Amino acid sequence: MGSRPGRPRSERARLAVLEAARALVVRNGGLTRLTVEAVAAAAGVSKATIYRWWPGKEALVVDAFAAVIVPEVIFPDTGSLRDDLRVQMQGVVAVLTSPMSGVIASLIGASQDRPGLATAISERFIAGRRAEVADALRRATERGELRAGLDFEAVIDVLYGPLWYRFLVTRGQLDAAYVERLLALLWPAVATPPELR
Amino acid sequence: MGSRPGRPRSERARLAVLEAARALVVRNGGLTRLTVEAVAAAAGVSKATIYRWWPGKEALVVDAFAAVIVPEVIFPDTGSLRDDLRVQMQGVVAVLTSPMSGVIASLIGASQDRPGLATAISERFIAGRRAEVADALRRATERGELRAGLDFEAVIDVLYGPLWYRFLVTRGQLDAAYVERLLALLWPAVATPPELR
Amino acid sequence: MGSRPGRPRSERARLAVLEAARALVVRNGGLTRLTVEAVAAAAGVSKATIYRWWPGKEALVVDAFAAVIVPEVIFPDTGSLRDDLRVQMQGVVAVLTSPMSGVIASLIGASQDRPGLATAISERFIAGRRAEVADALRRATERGELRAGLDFEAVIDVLYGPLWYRFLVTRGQLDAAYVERLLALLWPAVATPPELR
Amino acid sequence: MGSRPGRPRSERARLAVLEAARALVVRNGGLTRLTVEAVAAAAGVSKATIYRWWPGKEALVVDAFAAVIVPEVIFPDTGSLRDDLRVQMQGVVAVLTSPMSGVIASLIGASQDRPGLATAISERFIAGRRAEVADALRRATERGELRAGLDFEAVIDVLYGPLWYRFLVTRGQLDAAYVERLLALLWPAVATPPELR
DNA sequence: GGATAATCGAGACGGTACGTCAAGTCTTCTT
DNA sequence: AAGAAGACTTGACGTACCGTCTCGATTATCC
Repeated sequence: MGSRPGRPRSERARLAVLEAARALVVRNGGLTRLTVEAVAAAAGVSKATIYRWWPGKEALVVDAFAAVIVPEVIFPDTGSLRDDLRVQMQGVVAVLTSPMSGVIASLIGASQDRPGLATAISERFIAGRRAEVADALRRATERGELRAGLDFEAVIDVLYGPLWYRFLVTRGQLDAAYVERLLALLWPAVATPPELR
Repeated sequence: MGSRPGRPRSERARLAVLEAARALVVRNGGLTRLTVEAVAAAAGVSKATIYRWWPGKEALVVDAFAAVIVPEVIFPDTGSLRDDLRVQMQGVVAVLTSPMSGVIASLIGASQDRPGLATAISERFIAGRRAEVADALRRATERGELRAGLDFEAVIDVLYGPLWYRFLVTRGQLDAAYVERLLALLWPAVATPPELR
Repeated sequence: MGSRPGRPRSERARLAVLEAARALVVRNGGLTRLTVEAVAAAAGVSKATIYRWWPGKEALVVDAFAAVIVPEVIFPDTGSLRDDLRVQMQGVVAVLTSPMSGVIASLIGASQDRPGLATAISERFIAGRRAEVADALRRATERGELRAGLDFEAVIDVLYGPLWYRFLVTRGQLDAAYVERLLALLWPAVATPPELR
Repeated sequence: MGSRPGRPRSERARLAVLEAARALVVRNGGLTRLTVEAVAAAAGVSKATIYRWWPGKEALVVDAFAAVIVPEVIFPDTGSLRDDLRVQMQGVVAVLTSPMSGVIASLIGASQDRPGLATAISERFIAGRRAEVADALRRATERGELRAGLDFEAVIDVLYGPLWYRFLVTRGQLDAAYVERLLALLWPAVATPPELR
């Protein structure tokens, strides 16, 4: 019951491919030097099997990292939004400076050419995190920590945009101190002014 | 004097290559589908000639666009920083939503695994604009429009980061209204507080 | 009795496969472009079923045509060997210029590096006909129509070899007139000389 | 002068490819198991180079053998047509039973599917030899060795057809004795009758 | 003004990877 | 058992660009 006719997809093969893709893309530090052929060889799987399930190496790598990166950054809820944001942003910084940084940059890079890839990345890596932050902003507003009537979209962009901008465009230093500088600069724009406290 | 022996470089060829590269990269909407072979053919030039003068198609495209994009966004100086920023940021938005957007995204993308390309882009497209903004911030501080002691680096990141973040990562709407929302949100964080006026 | 345990072989499947193979091989005009996959699909049968009963597409096609070609050429027995040969050779010519010609050529072609296929073709399409001709030669010798002591093997080769040679090698015209020319040329070599009549 | 622009074709590569193709096709005993990839590897040449100059492995092999097979069988001219034919036909038999026999069969086989290949084989391997035989028949007719008014086309077919028929279709024994049997059988049909001598 | 030198066009070359295709095998559920 | 469905390994296909190279033909400066 419940099972379709025909030989079922090999779970062994699926996992071996994802694992091989992950290992190889990190070792090569980017998508460009990653070849489907190498992934197939490393996974002990035929190229045709990879192409049956993934349209190309980009989609494959998105899949391979989805399960790994996402859980890495969790949003805390300590009661202080500023503390929570600091932790969360430092988590993002940690990912963007980890060995995976090359892969992430490379994926974002490749997505500039490939609408489908851009959508996949947005949905699987970005949207979830943004929703979490929006929730936290909502809670903090209810607590009175933030001004009422803030433009949450803009707030999130203003917090995380600079991190990605440094990462992708200016290639400047990304570290805890930078997060601190951003929060220090931005806090007056979002926090409830002291005189209203 | 100053000229070496041998046949001099053909200016005709140089310009034809740059023009062909520009046209083709726009037509293809990205670097991936641009081939050096096609550029050579379109320019009526041999592939070897291209490789003699540029290390690869990325450097070629950077060259091809340097002369075009840079002058497009000029920083005004009206006496009101907020107005000047609005104009300037809208200029950036205009470029990022123009037909060249694909090329820009593609170049940033390609730079993610080519350090040399990243440097070139930074120097030729980004650094100059950031310096202009820093100057404007300095002038505005002197005029008393901005608080004293601001972290200019962070301020610039917070202004422009969100634009690039939307452009490259979230692929959200980029328009004049968005610039307005950003400025509205950020202004309290940078402007001299009314009570000190 | 006589029946083994388990589900019996599906006659429906067997016939559907043979019919599909025949139709497809004619449509494609040769073995090369015929795929087992297409036969399976056209027959509404799984590929594994085909491979269970036939070792490959060549054997399958031999089977598919055995029942069709063989009965097409029947050797008459009118009392005049020359007339009988004329009819029979024209029958061969008809087959070799029919829509099936591509298949026949293709099978002979494929047999050139598949000993098993060569044997199968020889046994199922060639040997029977040669035996019939040998019988006719024997009868004609008894009747005194042919010289005594002829090398039957060589006679048959000399009659039919040219037809296949034209068909496979020189690709010359094959028609009734050619049969006539051959018989006219060869008759003095095999017929009883007039002075002995 | 006389040379076209551009890097000239590498004679080294051309010869290496032909030689590698020849060696490999003999080692594999047929076209089916010959791969362009293997030829490229053995010749120290890139696959693209092969595909630039030959449309496929069949054409390549025709080229590779053209220079080798053709000169192997030369038509003598001793004054006795029957002797000359015996030598020539035994030469053909020698080729068809040499290590190259697999290749020849394989080429003829492959040509059954590929009109272009058939034409190439006809022109490069067959037509020349047939012309030589026709010349010899003409000379013998002038000498009075052959009857006047013979159908040369048919004579040639009747002489050589059986050899190819045995080789390709019935796979019977091919040797000097067989040539003798054919000539013995056919001679009365073509030679000037003794009473006219 | 003849040697020297760099550049240009054309285009062949070795290489790497692509994405596709068919062959033939294997695994599962169904008949 | 046998069959339908369909996933799988294998191996080669023919193509596309890459970046390099070898030519002959130009076009300059230098001696």
